Amino acid sequence: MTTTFGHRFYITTSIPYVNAAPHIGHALEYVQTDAFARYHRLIGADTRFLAGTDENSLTNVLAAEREGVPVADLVDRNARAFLRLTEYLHIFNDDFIRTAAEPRHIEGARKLWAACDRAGDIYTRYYSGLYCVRCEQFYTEEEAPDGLCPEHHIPLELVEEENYFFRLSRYQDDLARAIDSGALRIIPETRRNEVRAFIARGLEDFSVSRSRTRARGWGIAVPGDPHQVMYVWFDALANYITALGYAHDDELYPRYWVENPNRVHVIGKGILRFHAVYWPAMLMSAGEPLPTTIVVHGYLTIGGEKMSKSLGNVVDAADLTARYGADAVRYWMLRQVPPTQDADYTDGKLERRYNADLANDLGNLLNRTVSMFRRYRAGVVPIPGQSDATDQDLEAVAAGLAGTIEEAMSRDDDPQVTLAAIWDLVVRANRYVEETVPWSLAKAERGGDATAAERLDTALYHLAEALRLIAPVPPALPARDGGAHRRADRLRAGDTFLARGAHLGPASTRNPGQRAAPDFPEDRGMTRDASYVIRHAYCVLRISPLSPGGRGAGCEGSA
RNA sequence: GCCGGUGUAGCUCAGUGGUAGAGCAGGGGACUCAUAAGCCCUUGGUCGGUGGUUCGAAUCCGCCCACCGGCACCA
Repeated sequence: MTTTFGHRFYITTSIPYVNAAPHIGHALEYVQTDAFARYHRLIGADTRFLAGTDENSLTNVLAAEREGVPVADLVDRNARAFLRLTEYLHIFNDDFIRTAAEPRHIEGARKLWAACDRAGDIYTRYYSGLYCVRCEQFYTEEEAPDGLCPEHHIPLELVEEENYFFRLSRYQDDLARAIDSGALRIIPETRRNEVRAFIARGLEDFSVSRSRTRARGWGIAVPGDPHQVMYVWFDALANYITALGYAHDDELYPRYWVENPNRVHVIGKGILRFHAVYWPAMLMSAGEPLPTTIVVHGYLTIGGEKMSKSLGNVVDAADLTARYGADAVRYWMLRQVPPTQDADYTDGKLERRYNADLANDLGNLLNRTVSMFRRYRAGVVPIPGQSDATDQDLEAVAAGLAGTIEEAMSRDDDPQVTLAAIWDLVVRANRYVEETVPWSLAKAERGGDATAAERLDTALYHLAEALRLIAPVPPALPARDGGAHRRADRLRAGDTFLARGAHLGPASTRNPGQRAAPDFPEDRGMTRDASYVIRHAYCVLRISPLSPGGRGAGCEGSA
């Protein structure tokens, strides 16, 4: 994927069903996608990040019936919960699309359908089968020999109707070519292999509509046939372009889809086929460009068990964030969860990570550094003297950071490697404090030792610089008001360590000897006083240890 | 059933032929700028089992066991 400065980057989360409140798995996808989007903003990309909700599914109708509320109400309530979650987690998505509520989507989905139809890829066929209304899917007699749904153990209905089918079979070779050529990248490789194997076995056309009756009147009408609604996946997948104004050729569509070499979907492993087979085929049919990259993450287990309602172990995402704060949740998900594999969540695992890394390593480094600045230099970053071997060693670690991060994020989207590299610097900086022994230098300085005074200047300067480099790491930024999203979103290339070339020393942009400018996020200048950055990061982090089972010390509403 | 993956210290994992590694947790120490944090030292493993190839295998091959994915409309 191209990552030259100034490139474009469009990234999406999948759009979840809204038949229930968001759980920790949804949070994971938000956080992973957000990290990837933030990285590309950091390096100067024209970035757009889309999230949303899949509202036309029959499961939503059934959930509403169980609750005895109108579908639109249930969908609306839960969609708001997902939207709120993006705020709780400090997800900087640029847009949020709702597939049942928005004309841009409904019209776009119908336009896509019409385009496939024009290409001759949509036709009618009589279809019958054993159908489970809960699963919203058909089962063969081998799969359900007793006539009961293997998933829900309820009687299957014999459904017979005429449906529209999509001519998927026609795109078998083109899909294989797209994947083999790398035009459509699927990460990780095991997922790509699964898709290739699936395609190689032969593709059959699939049904893309339901009778309006079977859909209980809910869904997007098929163009030219009021008796049928679109199969929910057909309309749901379209969200990735309808949100860009595909329906009316808005400016966003060419900018972020047609003329953008980075079109990235982040999805869970359970919906790989829809994204890697159906969706590209639909786009081919409609004559539109395919996504370029599909990143497939795993699922979270809870205490070693699959998360499920029947087990009663579903971890509510909003509740989790309320308990621990966005920083703790985000950090754990990015540091501890392998980006493309399953991982196990427990409160204890999150707390251990938080305490060891955020509170102890980073939090204490910030705290002790701020304290020394106040105590020895009245909060002002001093002008450094000549670097000795110890200083140069720290400089070297810092200098290698940008390259490591770029390699990890640009190629593989691997926040684990990124955070590990950043923590190498954190650990090194803590050791640097021990090696330079600033409190001894301060003592000697008070005794009139001018050499010690200069060494102390140099040491404090280096600590300030090291902390400035990692300042973009804290995921939360001051949330002083509702505009925090927008303001933080402007924290782009010019303000960040990657764009500046992360190194310490004379070439570094800083303004020693001066007091801080008061408005860090607003201040687009590059001469911000490092001591302010430290205070800023400290204020944002507010990291204090979590006691086992105790309450989190996140940054919500702080600053 | 078929195909693929995983099984390494209490926990999370790295390590694809040459006498077992990291982080966390546990134990000890020196220091004090700091959130009993940080720094230094350190206890832990017959590398799932078994049989082979090899001078030598966690690392290659066979078999077995356990768990996890994929095998058409399922976050």
